[in-house]
Amino acid sequence: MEARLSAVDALAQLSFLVQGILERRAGERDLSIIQIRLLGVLRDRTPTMNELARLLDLDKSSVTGLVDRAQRRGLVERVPSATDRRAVLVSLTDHGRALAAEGAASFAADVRLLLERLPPADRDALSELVSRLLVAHAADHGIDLFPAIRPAG
Amino acid sequence: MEARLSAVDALAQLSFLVQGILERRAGERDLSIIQIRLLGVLRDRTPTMNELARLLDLDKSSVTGLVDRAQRRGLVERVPSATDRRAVLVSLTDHGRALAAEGAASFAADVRLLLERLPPADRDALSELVSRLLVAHAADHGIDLFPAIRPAG
DNA sequence: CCATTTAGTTGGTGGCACGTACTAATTTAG
DNA sequence: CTAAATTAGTACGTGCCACCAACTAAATGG
Repeated sequence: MEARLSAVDALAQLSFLVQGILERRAGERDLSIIQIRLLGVLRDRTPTMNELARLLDLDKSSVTGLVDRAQRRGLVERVPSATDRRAVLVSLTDHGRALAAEGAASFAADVRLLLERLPPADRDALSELVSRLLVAHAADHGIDLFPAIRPAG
Repeated sequence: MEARLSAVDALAQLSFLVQGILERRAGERDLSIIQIRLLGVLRDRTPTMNELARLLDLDKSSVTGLVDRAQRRGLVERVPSATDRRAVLVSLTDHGRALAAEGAASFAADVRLLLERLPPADRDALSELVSRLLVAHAADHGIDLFPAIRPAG
């Protein structure tokens, strides 16, 4: 009855569960996980293709295709860089931004529903612990979790 | 400095982080996430193609291809069912079992490394909370998290 | 027995990711 | 100030993965 998963198993299972929720909600809008990640990253940035590849941890040739498909659907735009004639900036369109917001909202609702299985105090403790873990990890890897709050300087 | 993510953002970020670790470690053995999931599911089951589709939440035609590729690499076997001449049972080969174990071990090592960013007490609290969340969620959905411990009867 | 349902495969389509090879622009060296 | 090296991005070919629709064969049940 009171079976307990190992920490490793628990995190693995949880990640599949959360990804499943994300996938379902994204799928309702005909978006894949990677498209959602793309829109998410672009919410507070207008990176070059190259920076996008780093942010998404993809090969730059993968990003070409990804942005192609998103652009074909009117979710993002390619804008020539003003300072480097080789470079291309990628930015969200209004439609892309709207879709990203919708998806985020319904995903958030699902996750809140999931979290309601825990008493409020536990819920809060969990998110606090995960937050601390992520912040520590990000710091160690020189990643800025909050580009909108504290833009890279 | 002490920025705090929302519970929803925290879980989303964490799931991407954990999936990334899994993907990297699986990739070292030329396995994809779905192949790893396949091997994981087969560790304590020998389901039919159909049951496999339910377990992995895939279309049965997707499972055909998935098992094809795994079989071509000698990771799984197709065994005709003794009781239903239409049905096919899928089981791990020794090679598949070994690969799954290796992958699980190096993934576990990575996750433990990640968790070491938290003090031991927090680490334990986190895994306890996540465990409770998963158990509650599984119970609500009639999913058995522990088929090896308590086989479906 | 014949109609229906079920298990699994096949074939077609599209998304996604990679490596390689390429063009064009920029930077660096001499 | 050019020639070489680097960088940004794309094009193309390959393979994996997922779906749907159509199909065969076996089981089920009137």
